[in-house]
Amino acid sequence: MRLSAYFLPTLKENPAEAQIASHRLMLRAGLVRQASAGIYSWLPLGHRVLNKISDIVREEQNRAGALEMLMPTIQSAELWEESGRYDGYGKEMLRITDRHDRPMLYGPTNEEQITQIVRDNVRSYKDLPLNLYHIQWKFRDEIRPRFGVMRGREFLMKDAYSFDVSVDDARTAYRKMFVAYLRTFERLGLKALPMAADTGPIGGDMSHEFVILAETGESAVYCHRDLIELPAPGDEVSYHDDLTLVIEPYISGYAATDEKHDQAAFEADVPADKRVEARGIEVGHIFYFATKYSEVMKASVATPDGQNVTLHCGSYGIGVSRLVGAIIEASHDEDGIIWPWSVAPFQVGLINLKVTDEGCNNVCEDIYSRLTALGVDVLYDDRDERAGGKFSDMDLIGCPWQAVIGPRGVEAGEVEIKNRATGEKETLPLEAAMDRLASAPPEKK
RNA sequence: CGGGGCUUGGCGCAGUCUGGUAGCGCACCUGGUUUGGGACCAGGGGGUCGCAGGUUCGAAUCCUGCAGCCCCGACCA
Repeated sequence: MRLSAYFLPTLKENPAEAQIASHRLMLRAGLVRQASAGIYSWLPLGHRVLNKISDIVREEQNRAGALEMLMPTIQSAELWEESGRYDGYGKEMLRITDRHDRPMLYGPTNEEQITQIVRDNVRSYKDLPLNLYHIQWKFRDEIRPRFGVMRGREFLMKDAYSFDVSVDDARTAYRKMFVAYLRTFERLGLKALPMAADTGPIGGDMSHEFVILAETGESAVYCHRDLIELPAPGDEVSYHDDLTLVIEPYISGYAATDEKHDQAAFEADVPADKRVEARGIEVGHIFYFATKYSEVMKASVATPDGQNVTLHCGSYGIGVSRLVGAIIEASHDEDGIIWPWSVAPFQVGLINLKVTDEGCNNVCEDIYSRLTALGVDVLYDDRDERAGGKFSDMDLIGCPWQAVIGPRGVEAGEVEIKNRATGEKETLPLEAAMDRLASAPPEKK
């Protein structure tokens, strides 16, 4: 993409309303603009990131056997009256009325809707297991939206719903999502720690929050240091196998958010030098809720012996729009964002220092077209601006690699590349630079 | 929803106490000089001062009401 033809309104100064780093940087780097409290428009650059995250989430859901679909944002109140949540959900639910005075609502979640679909269309145990998901906008009328997209009222979320004939099968579905989540966050460049979460009245060990560590996290978290070092399951993991042992290492050590934290247990379970007390941002939540909705909404299937059994269900959320903020919280410096390679809106920022110089233009065009042909997303700053502004904007936007083309380098047949994360600069012959720019830069220690 | 604060050009702010017809920096446009980390000179465009009433000869400024937004708390992907 040529910057001269792009829409990228960056801000030199910090907007007064933005308090935390990700919010400030998302506004300054031209990712979003606020429409009203907790509601944002996604500008082209931010939209690219949102899509990149969605794509990774989608790929890992599909790999785990979940099926993508799409349910509406607007739901009928009738459905929620059936599950008994219409009155119970409270003011967080945005209630609206259509022209016929029928009560509707902007969905804060989709358990009722998916349960209805499954109830009406799945009759036999032979159709199970089933895990359906969608990536859709939700609305929760938070009392106090804050922190930009991290705590917005409107937010993009991946929510999956599993349906099985037994608790055992539901456990299997749960483990698949557990593994899929580890892999997803790993690919997003995040270290997400599964933490035992409140299971409510159902009990058991079938609820985990996935939390990433960040200084500005909303809640305090406590865990065993070794958990942070655990690598995510690799490509060799098969979702057809029993995943119990695969999951074991992740759930055996101490890990809790402040609401579930037990200081005595923490000190008893974890040696002093292994205790990590940090802050975290919840980016995913998986849980098994048994027959909570299938019971009241009468979702059942016939078993081999002709009986009817109520479905066992789980739901699995990932806060896609929140992740944009969370990733920035986990990866930025005083100059701007530092995108992980996998979600960077553009992986290479190509800076032409002198657009009036034919040599610079030729080298830039060459690099731009060749990298693009290799599938690398390049943002080419071909604006007739001063060098300082270009450097600052590029640091702010946070492309993992920067390639700087100026008359000096062109003369010498060299390109200066900069690793945004480490700040390390290298001057290389053109071909050597090309090789570097086509793959992820070495990470900061 | 309780407590606090804010609302003046695209962004950041001053002016409000003590009423006199709107200003600064950045950004934007034009011309020139510049050009490897947010240049300089000259000229220029852009604001019903959140909205609605009221007081007054006169209101950004005083009074009343309303709205929006931000921060702290309870609540949450």
